[in-house]
Formats: sequence, C-alpha cells, structure tokens
Amino acid sequence: MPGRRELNKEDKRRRIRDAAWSLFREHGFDATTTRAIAERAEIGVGTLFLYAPDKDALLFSLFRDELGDIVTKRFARVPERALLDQLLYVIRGFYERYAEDPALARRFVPLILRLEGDALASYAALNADFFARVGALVEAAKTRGEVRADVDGAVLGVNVLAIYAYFVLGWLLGPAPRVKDGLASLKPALASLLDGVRPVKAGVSAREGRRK
Amino acid sequence: MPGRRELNKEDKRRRIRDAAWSLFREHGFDATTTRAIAERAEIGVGTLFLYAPDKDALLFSLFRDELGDIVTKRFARVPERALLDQLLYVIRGFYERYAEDPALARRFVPLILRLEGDALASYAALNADFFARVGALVEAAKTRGEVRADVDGAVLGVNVLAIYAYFVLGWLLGPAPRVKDGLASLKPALASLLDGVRPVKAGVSAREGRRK
DNA sequence: GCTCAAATATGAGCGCAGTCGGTTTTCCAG
DNA sequence: CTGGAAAACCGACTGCGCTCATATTTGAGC
Repeated sequence: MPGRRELNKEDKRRRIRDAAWSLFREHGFDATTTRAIAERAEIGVGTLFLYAPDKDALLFSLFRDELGDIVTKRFARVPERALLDQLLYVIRGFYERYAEDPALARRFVPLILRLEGDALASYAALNADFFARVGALVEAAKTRGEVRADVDGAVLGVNVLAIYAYFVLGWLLGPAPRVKDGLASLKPALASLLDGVRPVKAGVSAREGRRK
Repeated sequence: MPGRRELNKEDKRRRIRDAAWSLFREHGFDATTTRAIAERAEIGVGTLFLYAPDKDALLFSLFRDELGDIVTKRFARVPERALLDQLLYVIRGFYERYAEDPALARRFVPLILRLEGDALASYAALNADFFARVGALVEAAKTRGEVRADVDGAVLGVNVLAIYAYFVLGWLLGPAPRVKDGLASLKPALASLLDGVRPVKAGVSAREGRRK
C-alpha cells in the first residue's frame, strides 16, 4: 500500500523522465544541462542525483525502460506466423524506437559496454527476459515442425540477439538510419541463422528446402 | 627536413604520451586530471588540448597507436604455420596488450562506437590495413592449398575481425581477463570460420576432413 | 643581425556535473 | 495530537574539462 512518500517519489520519477526526454530531444544530450532537467522537473539539482547516479545513467535508464516496454508489448502481440516473421515483428519495435531518436540512440548504445553493478544487473535481467521469450517462441515453432526438436531455445535466443546487435550497431552508426534499410539487411542474416535449425527433410538440405 | 619547430612538437607529443600512460596506469583514467598530465608533460593545460581535442580522444589515440604498432610488428614476424595459427599469433598481440591494462582497455573500447570525423577516419584506416594484411595471409594460404582459390581474402578479413571483436568484448567485460582464457574461447570460433573455406576433398566434408 | 608575421604556447577563467551539510517532509509510536 | 527519528530534498560549493585572449617562439626575407 503506497503512502504519500512513495507516491511523491513515483511522481518525481515521472517528471524527471518527461523533463529529460523532452530536453534531450530539443537540444541533444550534451547540450542539456542537469540543472535544466531539474528545473523542468521542478526539483533541486541535488534531488536529480538521488534518482540517477549520473547523467549517463539517466539516459541509459530512459532507453532501458522503453526497450523493456517494447519487449513486453511486442511479445504480447506476436503474429501467428513463421518464427522468422515473429522475431522480425519484435525487433522492428527496437528499430522503430531507435529511429525516433537516432542521435540519442547513438549516445545510448556505447553505454552498454560500460555497465557495472546494479545497472549491469538490470540490463542483464532485460536480456535474460528477452532470451526466455525468444525461447518460448522457439518451443512453439518446434510444435509446428518449423524447428528441430533438439534445438536449445535459450541458445538460439542468444544468437538472435548477437546478430541483431551486430546489425543494429552498423545501422545506427551509419548516416540517417531508416527502419526499412535496417530490417532489410538484418532479415537475410536471421533467415540464414534459422535455416540452420530447420528440420532436414529426406534428400533435401535445409537451405534447398527453404528455396522451394 | 624537420626544423626546430617540428622537433619541438614531436618531443611534446612524446612527453604527453608518456605522461598520459603513466598517470592513467597509476590512478586510472577518471582519477587522472588533464592538469596532471600537462604538468608531468611539462606543458600548459591549453597546450595539451592543441595535441588532443579532448581527454577521451587522448586515451583513444594512445591505444590506437599501440594497436597499430602491434599489427605492424606481429605481421612482420608471422610464423610459417597454418593460417589459423598465424591469425592467432597476431591476435594474441591484442589480447596481451589489453591484458596489460584491462581497466583502461574497458574504457577504450566503447570509444570506438562514438568515433566521428578524423578519429573515425584514422581508425578505419587501421582496420583497412588489418584487412589487407589478413588478405595477404589468406592468399599465401591459398598457394599452400589450405584455402579454396575462390575465397575473397578481404571478406575473410572482415569476418575474422568481427569474430575477434565479439570475443574480445565479452572477455574484456568479464572479471579479470586472462590472455589464456580469451584465446581458448576465440580459437574454436575462428577454426570453425576457417573450416568453411577449406578445399573440400572428394567424398569428405571440410569438417570431417579436419577431424582426421 | 634585424623585422615581423605566422605558428605555437600559456593559464586564468568559464560552465558544467556531481557532492554534502543543513533543512523540510513524512511517518508512526505513544 | 505530539515528539522525534528517518527519509527525502535542496542549492551553495568543489573540482574538473576545456576555451580563449594574450604572450612567446620561430624562421623567412632583407
């Protein structure tokens, strides 16, 4: 049962998030001062740093929360189609979000490589959730006969994320990333990964089977 | 013919490099102030920023130069053995260097994702040089019959770097990276990549051929 | 050797992120 | 309702990265 204290904190958290997103969008990450964020959120500077250990961590948590929401929402509405299409449906959510704020996204991604302690743990949890959900899709695909029964869903999840990460990185670092282009280059790579786990029909290799 | 002006600049560059490495090693990147670097290099703070656009760029250029040297030196002494061993000989140079300063290396790697302008160009040049040298090794391996004649050496170079990057990243982000562990996990991945380009002997697949 | 413009060097100063000792708000036991 | 402890908040302050107006050094032309 949340008391006044917890409600106030929740409200401040919301105001900080809104203030930070709007200012980062208006002026960019570097040109936005922590004072300006505090002012728009109607709190003192000192208070801001009670809610985020530093400015980088603030940006990181903004994106991490949204990516978490995207995972939840997209997996809840996964289309009843082939595994590849299901994966692309989820991943499209990431691409669309990044494309909304490409400059901020470019600032966000390198932060992942510098995570430590709690922030690392929270990101790892997000990743683990993603793996598990991909694993569930893979299991369902097995019952449909799209994937060999002996494939480990969790391992496949890791591979999917690795390939996604590699492509989204190249896409983000390039000039003016467009969702369409990003998905177009990712799709064949994922398709090739999934080809490797398709059940092999007698006398026909997985790759040839797909071409039919 | 270098005049006094050029000699002075070269000397300052050297002093800055030495001062920065020693201080970064002693106190870490964040705890080292630009004032301290300038003082140990016996120059003014303002002068330091004539030689590096900012503190991050300074760390970046230190590592980039050393990695460039490693590429040159290691490729000059590549052993006359199988392609995989040659690649691992070169890459071991990177692992050993990173292992010397793991904390600084962790700070360095994310900087690569934020490169722009001249710094990006200089890093791209380093990469291109690496690809070309790997390409030369691949060509030599072709004449020895280790690699199929139709394989594009440059493309293989890109793949080698991609796999290396993936593994070195995971290794660096883990606790207390040891050279032995890093190479042990990288080796099978590279071996698998090279298996894919081995000449196929009649009636024996590349992978089975390797197992003999 | 002297002159002077261009190149190079300098450190006081500025704006920022982040801290910390003091203040206010919240909660609950009595 | 009240006392007081704990939690939350605050903004003046600190120390840092980086700038820029000024000073110094260099070397070509004479």
